[in-house]
Amino acid sequence: MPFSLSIGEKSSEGSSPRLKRDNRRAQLLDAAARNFREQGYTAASVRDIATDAGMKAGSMYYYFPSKADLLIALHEEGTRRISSAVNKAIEAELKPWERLEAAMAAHLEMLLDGGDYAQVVVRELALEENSIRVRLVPLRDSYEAKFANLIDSSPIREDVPRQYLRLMILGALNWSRVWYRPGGDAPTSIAHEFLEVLRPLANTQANGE
Amino acid sequence: MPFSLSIGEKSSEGSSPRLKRDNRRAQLLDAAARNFREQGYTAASVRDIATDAGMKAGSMYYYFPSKADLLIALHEEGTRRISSAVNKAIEAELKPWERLEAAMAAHLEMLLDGGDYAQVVVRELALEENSIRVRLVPLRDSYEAKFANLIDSSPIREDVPRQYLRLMILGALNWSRVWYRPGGDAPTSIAHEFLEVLRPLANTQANGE
DNA sequence: GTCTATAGCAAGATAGAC
DNA sequence: GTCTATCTTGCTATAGAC
Repeated sequence: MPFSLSIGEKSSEGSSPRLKRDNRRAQLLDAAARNFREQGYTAASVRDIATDAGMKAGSMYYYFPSKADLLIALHEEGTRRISSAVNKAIEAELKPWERLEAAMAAHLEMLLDGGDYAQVVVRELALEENSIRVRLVPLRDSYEAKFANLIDSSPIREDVPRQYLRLMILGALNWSRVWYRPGGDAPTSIAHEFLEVLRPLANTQANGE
Repeated sequence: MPFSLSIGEKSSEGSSPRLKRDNRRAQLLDAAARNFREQGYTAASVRDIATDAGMKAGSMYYYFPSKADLLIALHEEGTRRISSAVNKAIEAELKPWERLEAAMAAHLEMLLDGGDYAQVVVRELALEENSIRVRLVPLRDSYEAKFANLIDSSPIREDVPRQYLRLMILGALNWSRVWYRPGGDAPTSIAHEFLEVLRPLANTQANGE
């Protein structure tokens, strides 16, 4: 694709102004992610965020018009990261049952060990103020819909209600960040055990093994 | 137990000063529960809470020494309510599999339709400041441990990892408040469908039916 | 681009009258 | 017990110098 402008390029100190600006922006997003994860959106302050990014509070407004825009940009980036991690993970697998496990593992890995972005994305949306929430919900919905498709196309017994199986799996995965402690079972191993629990739901005609 | 002082007595308007004090306290807790649920602990203000309880902000401090104490008292009451609802629900059932469904239904009903207290209790603990969290976590842990026992004593196939089944069920239940919308499936029906998903996990030797 | 300085406001909490 | 009044602090955001 000629003439396309990539913004994901590897960073090289002090190159074009375009890249430098993007770097500062990214530093701010990183700092915001860390602060929002630790304290929640409301309790985190733009002062602390700016300081963590190596600038004063006032300078932040050169890159983002408000604290809310910081959160929204962060959600976009976080959703993109989780989504592409899951996509990459299922590319490598062919059998449906194994694709599901790979997706669950990737989702968990992002959630539990994939840095602050993913954790902020998964944190409950109900908390945010309405004007912010309406811009966040579609981002997550589109991701979860894709994940749901994966579950729906797995070889599951006919008598299992698909809709609620979806809700159980996504609920179990997303809730894991409440009880997960680093140093315990690794995300991939958690995903494996979850799938072990669900193994008896497999359609014995074609269980993907 | 003679000479014991019960504080759980039924309230009668304008009776002893002791009961009146408890009523005002309860009104404050109710208001706090509503505000914390709608806006989260940090974003909710003691002014709004006091106003909802029919008093000025300053007066609140006659009943609670700080906003944090309001949250802690609220968690205690909320945990007590969920716990006793689940206890009552399983008393009526004898077979393990049906006891589990009854417990799940009661838990969900409290969570989704049982008022503000339960929702505040389930809202993520990770958000709160550390000094508050250490006082909240034991409350929830003791409840979830009891719930877990119920799962553990259900007739489940031997090859299903108990620990992760517990985590899946509690995760699915607790996450439900993220996607639940009043007017959709009722909590009891959701619990029933969840159990339908898990039905193939039943030990066919004695599945509790 | 980043700074200093500050406007403008809302928060939690306290003091003392009644 | 509840009020009014206020202290103190912290916040988001803006203005303008450099």
